Amino acid sequence: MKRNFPKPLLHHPVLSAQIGFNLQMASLRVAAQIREALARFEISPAKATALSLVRMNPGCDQSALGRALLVNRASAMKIVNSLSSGGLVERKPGRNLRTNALFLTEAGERLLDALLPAIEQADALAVRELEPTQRKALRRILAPLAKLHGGEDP
Amino acid sequence: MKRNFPKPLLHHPVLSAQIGFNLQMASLRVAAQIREALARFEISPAKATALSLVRMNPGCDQSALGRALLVNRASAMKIVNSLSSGGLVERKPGRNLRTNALFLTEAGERLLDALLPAIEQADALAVRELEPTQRKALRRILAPLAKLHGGEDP
DNA sequence: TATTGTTATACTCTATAACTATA
DNA sequence: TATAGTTATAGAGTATAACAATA
Repeated sequence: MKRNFPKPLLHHPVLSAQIGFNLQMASLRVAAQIREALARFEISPAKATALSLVRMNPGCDQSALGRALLVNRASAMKIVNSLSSGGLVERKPGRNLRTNALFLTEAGERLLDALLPAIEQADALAVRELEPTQRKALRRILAPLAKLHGGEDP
Repeated sequence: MKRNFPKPLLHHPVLSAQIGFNLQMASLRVAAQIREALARFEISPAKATALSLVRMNPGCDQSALGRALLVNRASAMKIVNSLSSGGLVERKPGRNLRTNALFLTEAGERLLDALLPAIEQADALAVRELEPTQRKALRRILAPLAKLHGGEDP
């Protein structure tokens, strides 16, 4: 049986005043919970996000997916390769000869259907300490900071 | 001259409804800005955070630092090794024979003094789109989600 | 000229597991 | 028994740089 003695906590008054620090810490903790919830599906949060993006944007190309995920083309390539070799996403001929169009396979659709409730549950768990009004406020405030952009590679 | 054509943006109505997704995206973008601001000091956000934590908690041990940074002992070790070989942090004998106590060196103090304004500036830049009241609300709401914990390794 | 896909490569970060020493 | 430090190793994730093909 684990005794789990209380461990000393560190002070961080300077960093706590900064939004970036709090965002980072909150994000790390929520991401860890979501990662844990997704573990039994053997998929990472980023790849689950990619699946959802492909479903909502059927026929999108890899570069657009990369921009949405805030990674460059080479990294988007890796993600799509992984999902493709896992039989979850497929590349089809795109709107011109140098782009390809991404779609979920049947298996991808089924996996995403199974995934989304787990993500929602982990999400709700992560913010369970917040009042409903705070959750709404957080969503509203975070939206512009999380907005997709159309600029260069990261 | 770069033409910078508008790139297609992807829809993500499902994920946008989730706080975890928005936290992650917002955090990625803010982290990128802070990383950029710290580039000229040749230090990563995590190491800058570690410096600040050691200053605020002189004599703390590596494991406590690791818990504050949400990484395990081995990772904390690497961070301290890097800061130590850079002459920014030093290990001194701790409160007992199996712990060591961390302190900033003179160089560490000076670097952190130079770093903090850059971090603050990047932080302010990252949230410039928010109203002052929203910034305050965000800080307050994020605080419990970012709270340090005393549990197991990540 | 700019964009897309692709490949190869390297780097950073983190985790796991094992070991030692100490509490 | 549990904790702290250490080491070696492996894996994920991402960036850079180059190239070919296409727009």
